[in-house]
Amino acid sequence: MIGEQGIDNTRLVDVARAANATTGTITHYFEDKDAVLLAALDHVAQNILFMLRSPDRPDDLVELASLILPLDEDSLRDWRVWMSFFGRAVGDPALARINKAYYDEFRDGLAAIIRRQQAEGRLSPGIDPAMTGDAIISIIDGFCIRATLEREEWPEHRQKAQLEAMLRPLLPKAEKRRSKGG
Amino acid sequence: MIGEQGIDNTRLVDVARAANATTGTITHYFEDKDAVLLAALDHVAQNILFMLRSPDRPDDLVELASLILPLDEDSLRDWRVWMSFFGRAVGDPALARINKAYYDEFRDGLAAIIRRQQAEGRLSPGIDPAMTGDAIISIIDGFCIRATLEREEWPEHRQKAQLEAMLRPLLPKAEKRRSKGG
DNA sequence: TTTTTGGCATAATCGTGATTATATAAAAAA
DNA sequence: TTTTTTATATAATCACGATTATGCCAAAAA
Repeated sequence: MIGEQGIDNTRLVDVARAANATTGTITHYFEDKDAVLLAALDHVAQNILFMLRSPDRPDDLVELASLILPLDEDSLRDWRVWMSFFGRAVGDPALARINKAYYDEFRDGLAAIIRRQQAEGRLSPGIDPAMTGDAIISIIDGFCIRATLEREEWPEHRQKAQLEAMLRPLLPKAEKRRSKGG
Repeated sequence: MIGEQGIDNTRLVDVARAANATTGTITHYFEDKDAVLLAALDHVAQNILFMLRSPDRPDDLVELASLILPLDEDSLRDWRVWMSFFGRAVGDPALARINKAYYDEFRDGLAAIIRRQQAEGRLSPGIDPAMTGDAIISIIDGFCIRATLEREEWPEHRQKAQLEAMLRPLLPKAEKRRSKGG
């Protein structure tokens, strides 16, 4: 429901109804409304982390990133949850800390991937893994927020093209190097 | 106040007190609370647009962009206003449309600058002005949201370095070209 | 000078919706 | 089988804060 209508338009009753339950059930399982939002956020975050760590994720980082784009209703909902959370975190340091914790995980996950690809000679050793990880996150974030608020303007092919244009230049391939001397 | 505490933690009374006035004054001038938020947002947006159009803005786009970074309390507040607005716009198509209108202006402003610099032979003619404008916006946005929520982690030099790393690769200089033939 | 209007304050209203309390049934434990 | 705990529902409370109503004062207009 939060991903559907935003946290402000979502009542606990709405959550309850969507679960074929009543507010009694919700309050039984959740301390308060914030806890519900946190749970939703965690669900979204775990999705992303799972993807980052999945063994059969795409090798190409741009392709990997494109899996997070708000291309269908599901991922659109996910993004709306994040954005609702941003709105709250802005005025609540505790939530901001939680946000940071997730982002640290994202960054570390990406940095690990980058390091591996550098070791395998696929990505240029010239780029800094952590910084590039942060860059990828910022780019995805900024763009997806935009695409989420302007759904109609950003059909799949345009989203992917924009992502490609923004991300590819940050990910130079390793120089091809003849086996010895040169 | 919205930029200080977020829209959720801001009461009309808070706004009134901050203005040395009472809610009566506020409601006299504003239709409702949303109108207050809209006014705050417009203030922030006009700041940015003014900067984009100012004749003595920096030539270098990265430098220009860095003027928007949340480096001091003032611009931090500005970013918190945007983020509060995001949180609302997520569940309110009318607000989302307003957001889009501002973003279109930002993009067009940037595209105009890019086109001029291409004409002057300073930026590569190979990049698409509109697409690059959108890219710049997304990058600034995504990164500033992060920096806003993680204030402590992002001192000035780190913010600038990160922005440079993300933006510079998108803005290749025009090839140097000998005056004739070659 | 008397009206009228605009700016502002104080105070009342009023809906909303989170939270809390209570009741009941089902399941688990004793 | 009794007792306790857990899951769920219904209903009451309760605070909060946006909105609305009212009144006053000053300034502008008549």
